[in-house]
Amino acid sequence: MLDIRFVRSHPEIVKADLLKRNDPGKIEWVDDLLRKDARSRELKVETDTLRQRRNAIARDINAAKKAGLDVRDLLAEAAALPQKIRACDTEQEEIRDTIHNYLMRIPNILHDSVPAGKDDSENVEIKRFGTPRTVDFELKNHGQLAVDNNWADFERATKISGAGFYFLKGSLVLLDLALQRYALDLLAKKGFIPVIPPYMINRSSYEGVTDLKDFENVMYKIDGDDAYLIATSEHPIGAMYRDEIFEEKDLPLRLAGISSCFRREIGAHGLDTKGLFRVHQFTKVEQFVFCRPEDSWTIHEELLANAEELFSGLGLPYRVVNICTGDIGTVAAKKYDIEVWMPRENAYKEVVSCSNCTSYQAVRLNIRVRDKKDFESKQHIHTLNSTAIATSRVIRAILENNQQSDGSVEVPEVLRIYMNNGKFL
RNA sequence: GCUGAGGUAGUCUAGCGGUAGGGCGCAGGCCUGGAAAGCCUGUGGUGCGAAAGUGCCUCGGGGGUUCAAUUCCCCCCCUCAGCGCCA
Repeated sequence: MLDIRFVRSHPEIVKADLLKRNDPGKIEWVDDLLRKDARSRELKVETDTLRQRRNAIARDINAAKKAGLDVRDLLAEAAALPQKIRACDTEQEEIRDTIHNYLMRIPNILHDSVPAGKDDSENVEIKRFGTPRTVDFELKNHGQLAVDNNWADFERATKISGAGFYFLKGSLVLLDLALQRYALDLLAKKGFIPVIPPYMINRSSYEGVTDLKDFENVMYKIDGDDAYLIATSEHPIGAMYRDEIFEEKDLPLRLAGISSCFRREIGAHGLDTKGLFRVHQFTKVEQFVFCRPEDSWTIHEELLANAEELFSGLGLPYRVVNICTGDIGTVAAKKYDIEVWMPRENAYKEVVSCSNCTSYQAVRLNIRVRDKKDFESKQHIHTLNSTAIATSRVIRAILENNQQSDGSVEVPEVLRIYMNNGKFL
């Protein structure tokens, strides 16, 4: 969420941003928020004055009693105060709830370079890498190929778990693990510390790191417990330093999260998304960075470059798009996607999402950095996250792009050291 | 799951109806040729104020009793130890 102090001092920036997002309905929220904020502070003065009086009387009563004086008048005055204070507190509580609700729903301030657009069709391509190869045979869809080679079993997974699940078997298990090691090893060279997080976190941690409407659409809740299955390691890692203050020397902190990811993925399914592309459970290596505010835009480009290095290393054709206002969501200030070439669909499909969340997550999570020169001064840090490799989607890309006419699949060279040097699956 | 012990500011610890004290760490200052030691100040959140200042909140969370609760009562959460169960 935005810092109330920022909204207070720069309402025009918040409103201009909402206009850019074509979300004028929320502009009225900003005005109401400012009114409620002013009333809240006014009310705090009233309440504090009452409390001050109550505290003074309590002290006076104590002193008078010790001196053996009559305290009846003081007791009478004191008796009336709690009720007045409670009335102020009740109003204050309502106002703060309203303020909090607005702040939780007003989106992050976008970077100037975010293009305006109504939906994902207006994302702006900024780069292409590689050339899709042409083949003189019919490509099998990746799910069929996996089944035919005994690399996956979708039917039995559906039988025991439902649609969107899979058994991975044989060579694809090795390929999945190889992709994980490939990503972790490359990121380790760039200074990232590998992290395996908890796969379940509680609601209040979740509220700090995600868009609230994702709760209904994406998250699995564990019945009877305050626990949600993580949709990505970004979430537990973001929440990891909740309510903490970093020293400047400890930033930037680069973490490579690795975890299973669980998503309800309510929506359309088709032949090419059926197998491993759109699933309820997959493994992902994620880049996550906590940094000083002044460093985040440089690091955003760094995360994109790391992700690109992974995909160019695999030899997969891809393009990079700058996500437009209509598709970016509430948390990121700027987001790049990498879309990899999927020959069967003759299209680039999303495999990486790389976001600078600036201070939006850090404000909710209350994560700050102490200024080295001014010990008293603390400001919210910035957080960034980017996919490194989501294995299931990359497996699909490899099964399509590296498929041979005999149904075998060439293993990208960079992965072979992790797969007993095998050249083909 | 059971039993017991705990939860006090960054951390450790005292207080157990009347302004939450001390140690360590960290930051700043004094001292010094420079440092160490020593001494002083500060250390969470928030409001008012141009500032100097000044007030309120904070003892795991929520209720209750009281003029006044860290302290007494009720409910809940979490941590640790032992036992039980378990891959």
